[in-house]
Amino acid sequence: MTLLQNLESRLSRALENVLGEPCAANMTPAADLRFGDYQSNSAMVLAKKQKTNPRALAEQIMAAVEIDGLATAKIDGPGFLNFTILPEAYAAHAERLLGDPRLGAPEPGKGKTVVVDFSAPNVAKPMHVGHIRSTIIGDSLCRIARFLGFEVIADNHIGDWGTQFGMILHGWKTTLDHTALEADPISELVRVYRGVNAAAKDDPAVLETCKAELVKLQAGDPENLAIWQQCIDVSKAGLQKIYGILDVSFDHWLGESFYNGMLPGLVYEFLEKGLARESDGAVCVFSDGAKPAEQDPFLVHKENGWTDNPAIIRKADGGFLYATTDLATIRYRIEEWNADEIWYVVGMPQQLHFRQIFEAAARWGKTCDFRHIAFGSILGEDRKMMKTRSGDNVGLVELLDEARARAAAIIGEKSAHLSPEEAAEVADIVGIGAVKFAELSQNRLTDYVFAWDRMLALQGDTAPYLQYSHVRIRSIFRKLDADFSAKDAKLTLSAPEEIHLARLLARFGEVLPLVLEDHRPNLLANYLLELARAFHSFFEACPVLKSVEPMKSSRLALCELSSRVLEKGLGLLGIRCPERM
RNA sequence: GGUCCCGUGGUCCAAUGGAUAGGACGAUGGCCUCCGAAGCCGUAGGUGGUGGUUCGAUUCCACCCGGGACCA
Repeated sequence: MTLLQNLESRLSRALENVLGEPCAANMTPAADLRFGDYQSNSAMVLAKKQKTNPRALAEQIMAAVEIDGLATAKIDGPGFLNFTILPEAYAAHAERLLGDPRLGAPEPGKGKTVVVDFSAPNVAKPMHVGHIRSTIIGDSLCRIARFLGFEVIADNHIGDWGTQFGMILHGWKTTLDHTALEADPISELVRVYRGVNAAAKDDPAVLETCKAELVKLQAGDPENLAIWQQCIDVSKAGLQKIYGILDVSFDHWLGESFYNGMLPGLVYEFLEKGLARESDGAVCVFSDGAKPAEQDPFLVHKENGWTDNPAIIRKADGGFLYATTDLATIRYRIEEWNADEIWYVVGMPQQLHFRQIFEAAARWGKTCDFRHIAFGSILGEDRKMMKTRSGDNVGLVELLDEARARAAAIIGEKSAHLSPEEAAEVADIVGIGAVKFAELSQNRLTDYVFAWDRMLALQGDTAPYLQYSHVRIRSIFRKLDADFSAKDAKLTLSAPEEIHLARLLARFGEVLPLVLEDHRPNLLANYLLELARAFHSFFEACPVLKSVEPMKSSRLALCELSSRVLEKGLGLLGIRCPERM
């Protein structure tokens, strides 16, 4: 049980005694440490309901709350109930955490299965920096959800059946350089694709040829299918390489093509059940009388009232759309994987699309907790969205290479004690960690302009700062000449820096559930920065190795716990900790 | 035209309706004879505008001004 939960249940009991009926208490970490560690506004909320004096009610509640040995309490301001955890209670809590492999984290996801749909790049195109958000945020959410007890299925819904294959097929047959393909498959595919794309702009005949190739592919032409399969294979290999560098993995790679065969039946079912109907030859899901108050995504407000904004699931020419594939995907995930929740880590622009899909799925009877975990755009220097087609965007491979190069440079400068092999590995861990942390430490909804120095900063609020903190702690244990067992360590906290560190260590298990409430890894990232700052302050103010027993063991135990929480927290963000750096 | 997202010190970002709005970069002043200075301790500087709800608003509501996205 976390300290927060502990206090909350004690306050709830007190409220029940005072009011004579069960009542859930509000308890949060204090906004400002001057007032205590935790605070509750329950007295003010209840006083308003009962129209009584909040401070008088607060007095009654305080008289009834049993917190001996855990905290002290006082009433402040208009009626805040402020609680300050006793140093010995923090010490006892830290001792319990040292014996807990979960470090105090609850398991709210126990018994639930969640499918996380993230990354999902198009094949035969290079990933650029704009693709990094979904991949990194999605991976981190998978790790956190798994740790909090969810059965997590990470699914890479790659775009392997798009219209781009018309051009690729035509290019493959006319301008492919087989030697180049072997050397660097993705680049060659991109070169071919761009060539055809340019040619098609000038010559409508080329465009027609491409369309014909696409139709042949979709009809199952063996030659085109074989080429398509080769494209998929080399593209996947290229993607795997990037995922390997990023330390991101998936349980499945069920892309668009996997669902292709299910689409005609799905549209038929929608028509059959009256969920969709034909309009101008296309098959659409309409609002069908839903009231504006329900905020039906198939309705949109126009100047002259409400009008339909249907989701099209089959075009007039018989082609299918993203909406169709997404619905088939939902059915598969629910029926085959028993998904209780599906999280889509996809950018803001897709918001309307997902609202429509979720609504259509609900009408179809597919019950599941759908979440569109949207994120803001990465902008170019012109403050406009990076376009996949423009081609002059910074490539993801290039970004990661630069990250490692910059890390290597600073390691060469500051870490002469490392062997070349160690230095190379650390450059990897630090460089990639910096990139991931830059992404994870901010609110996912914020748009930002891509800048090298921002993504690759190694000082300040960065992963290297956290990694460095961890290394410093481990360094203490390397210098320790005696054995130390954290398991039966006894803690005594007296210095303010010790107490503050213990306070933050106790918060780890409180922060993690919050992260999943709004799917915001930045809460964890910011917590880790706070923890590391607390550790550095402690470290400056409180000598460890030079202190005497029993203080020495107590401080070593704090170090050990800090090290575990930092490593675990970074691990949940998908960031590794080097032993030395 | 409609819908959605975003406006926080010079810059970049935080802040479940809470109290004196945090942090980083940059600027500036200190700290390595003392567990590694990728660090620590100081200083200066901020919520686009007008109303409303509330004991209390960066947060919720309305309108306005700016930036962006999506659907037509």
